[in-house]
Amino acid sequence: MKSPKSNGYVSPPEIRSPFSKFINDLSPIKTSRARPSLCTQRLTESCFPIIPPVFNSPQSDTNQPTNFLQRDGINWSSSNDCDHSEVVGQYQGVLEDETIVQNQANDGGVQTSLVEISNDESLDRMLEFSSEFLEHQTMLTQVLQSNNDHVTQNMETQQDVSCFNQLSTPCQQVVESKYSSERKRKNETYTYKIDSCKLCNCKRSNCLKLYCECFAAGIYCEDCCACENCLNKPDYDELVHDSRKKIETRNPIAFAPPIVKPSSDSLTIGGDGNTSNLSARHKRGCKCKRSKCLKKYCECYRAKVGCSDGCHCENCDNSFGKKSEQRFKRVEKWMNQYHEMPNTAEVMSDSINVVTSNQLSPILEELADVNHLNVSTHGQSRAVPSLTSHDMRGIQNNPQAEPKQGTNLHWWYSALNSKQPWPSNVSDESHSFDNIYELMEDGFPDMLMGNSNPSNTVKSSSPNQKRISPPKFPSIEFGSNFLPGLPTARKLVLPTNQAENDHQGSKNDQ
DNA sequence: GAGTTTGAAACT
DNA sequence: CAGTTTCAAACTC
Repeated sequence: MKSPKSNGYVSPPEIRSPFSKFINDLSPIKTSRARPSLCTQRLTESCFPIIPPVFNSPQSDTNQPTNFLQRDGINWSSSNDCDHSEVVGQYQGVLEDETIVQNQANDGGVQTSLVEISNDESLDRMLEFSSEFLEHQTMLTQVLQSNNDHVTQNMETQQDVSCFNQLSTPCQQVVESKYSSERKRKNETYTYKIDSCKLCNCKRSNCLKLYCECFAAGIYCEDCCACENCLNKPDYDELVHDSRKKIETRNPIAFAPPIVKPSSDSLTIGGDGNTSNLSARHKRGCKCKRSKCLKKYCECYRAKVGCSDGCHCENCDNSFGKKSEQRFKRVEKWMNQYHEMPNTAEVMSDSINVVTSNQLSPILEELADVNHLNVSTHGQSRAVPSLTSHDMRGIQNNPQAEPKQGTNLHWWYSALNSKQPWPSNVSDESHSFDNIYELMEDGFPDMLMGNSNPSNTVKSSSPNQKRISPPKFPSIEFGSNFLPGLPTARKLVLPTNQAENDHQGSKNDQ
């Protein structure tokens, strides 16, 4: 983890949404009664990975010095300092001191604001959280161990640091929170140590371009870097800032966390036994051609995440998840979640009647295609393992008919087309869901996302392209950017500046 | 450690 | 926006 110096670095804000309270209410373990050391059984939102703000690029405010981090002296705590119970305990301390986090955010580092989010996304989010509730205990234990190892390795290389930065696991927050909290209390400069100190190796970029790993990571180069003619130093702060600004002009998310984790998916084990985040993915995607996404040339592989549909790689064989697998896995997971949430299904069950069979067929074909299934959307074979041809026939022949409860596609239909006001306890919470548009975009075939029409395309990889619509949710209000009947209102939590700009731009578009 | 390969970033 | 060049890391020998 890079050491934020006292000059403006702000950790991603920890946002406790109303939804976390909702989830909390579901938890049989009450926060107030749980011992800190039992954090793994708690269901505070903070125990879930908090999505690092995708657009949390350090602010390019001329009134504010660059947010580059100073690496002075660097002393990570010993491994003993990071034993699980202690970390968790400290984490609790941080959680209960939310004002610190929020004040930090309000100081200009990272601010958030609300934009719209749709109720179908809300359902996705709810499903995500619900299933994660069941699996989170195991996951968190794994992650705690995993990140504990990370910290105790003393950050042997810069890459370790980068990797640590990029990971967005609950434990990362644990560690980050702990150290930032301690630092704040003691009013200490954030320091850490890198034993093997050969960071960047730049020769011609002056370490002022993204080629430079230090620069790209938002930190100054150190003496121990092997770079030549380095200008990425506090002495050249202005140059650094200008260069940064220039790059951000070209690509607003250039300095955003490279790994986007749209939801707190559980860890999964890749083909080579590596653990990775199923849903985490590279903000931009890779374009590998020859490496098959199996070497560190591949940014996705390097970050230990699977390739996604946002990647333009060829012959993808990423052991953390191939490009075509991710979408199917996510759909499959949704379907499983549907089975586990009959109440939700009931809530939604009245609202099936929208997607036509013509619209559906390509979806099923695509789903099958990504999983190399031979699918006939005319009911001859199965689109996905859990969808029977009978189900499909029923749906296709009579899209207005309500499939029997438990039919996976039923849920999908319903989620897509719900015109029902949400139950109060759901709709109330849905205002605060953040960063889940990616999940939706990934999980739903493009045509359902309106992506088949280029003019409607909104890529999650760009902060300037967030979907925003009138603040009508949860009332019945349907936009036109998606399929007829698809609600489009959505709320996203985004850094203020960009959100405002984008929102403004969106208004102008409308 | 030198040379090659690779893919992102930058440039045109 | 596509094609090309530059760059530095990853990889190979």
